[in-house]
Amino acid sequence: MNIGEVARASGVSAKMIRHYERIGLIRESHRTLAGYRQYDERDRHLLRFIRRARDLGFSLDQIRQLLSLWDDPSRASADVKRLAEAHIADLDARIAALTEMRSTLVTLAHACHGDHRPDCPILQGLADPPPAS
Amino acid sequence: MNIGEVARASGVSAKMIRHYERIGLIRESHRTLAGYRQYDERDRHLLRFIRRARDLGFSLDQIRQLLSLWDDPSRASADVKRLAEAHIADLDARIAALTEMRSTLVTLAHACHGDHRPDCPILQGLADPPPAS
DNA sequence: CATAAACCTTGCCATCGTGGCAAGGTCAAG
DNA sequence: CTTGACCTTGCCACGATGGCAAGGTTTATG
Repeated sequence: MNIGEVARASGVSAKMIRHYERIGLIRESHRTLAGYRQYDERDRHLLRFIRRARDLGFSLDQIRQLLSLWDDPSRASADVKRLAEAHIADLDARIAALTEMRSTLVTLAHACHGDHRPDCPILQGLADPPPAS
Repeated sequence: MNIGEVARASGVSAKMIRHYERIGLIRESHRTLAGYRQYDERDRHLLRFIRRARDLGFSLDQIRQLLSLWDDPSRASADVKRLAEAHIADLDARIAALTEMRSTLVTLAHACHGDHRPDCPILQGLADPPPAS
């Protein structure tokens, strides 16, 4: 399998596959005489694993850890669960931050009549210190 | 006011103030003979505005628009409201994406007994195609 | 006055994950 | 043999921010 084919099959772009190789996330692949990278089913599987983990918001560094756990037949599932739960906590924090932004912004937008008049509580809210944080 | 002072007073780092100046988000400040940037109350006010908008998750490009609306005495509040609501929709999309990630991950983590045994539904869920998306 | 500390200047590099472009080599089909 | 699709490497870009280095300035203190 050339890089383009495995890219299409795994959902990871060729560009990113080369990148993952260079940062040591995946091993260097075999090369044809012409220097073309060659991949097999296991590579495709691995790349799909990475793709799914990315889709779940894991960073490449976290994925590096996941992969080492994946490779380790003696690892306890608790190790993986710990990683997953740390990531859930991270997602929670990000969701909470965005939700708070949203809430503040909704309050400001609600106060704005949104017509042709120039005075606007949104800009005022940004300009003046917020009442209570 | 030197850059450090206005940085402390506005919550925007000196580094970022210089950056904002270079990308044209704020005007170039006056300089002392020695080349030190000088700021006044209006600058402090402007930088605080920017800081608050950043805290609400506006991008620098959106802030650029907000600032031009802020400067424009003839703008309608509807223009600002439109910008704010677009940003709210953006926040909603990001929150939804993170929430979906979280939910998938929670399901996987829930299925994982998290003990010393090596088999782990989390890794399996990452390796195998998800049942239904 | 000399010196040290705290401040300022510019400029380059790093992050994180990804995309784009360019210049060139390769391979398969027509 | 040419064309087009593919591959290679390498460099630059984003967005927003931080860090470091090398040098100039100002202020405070001995």
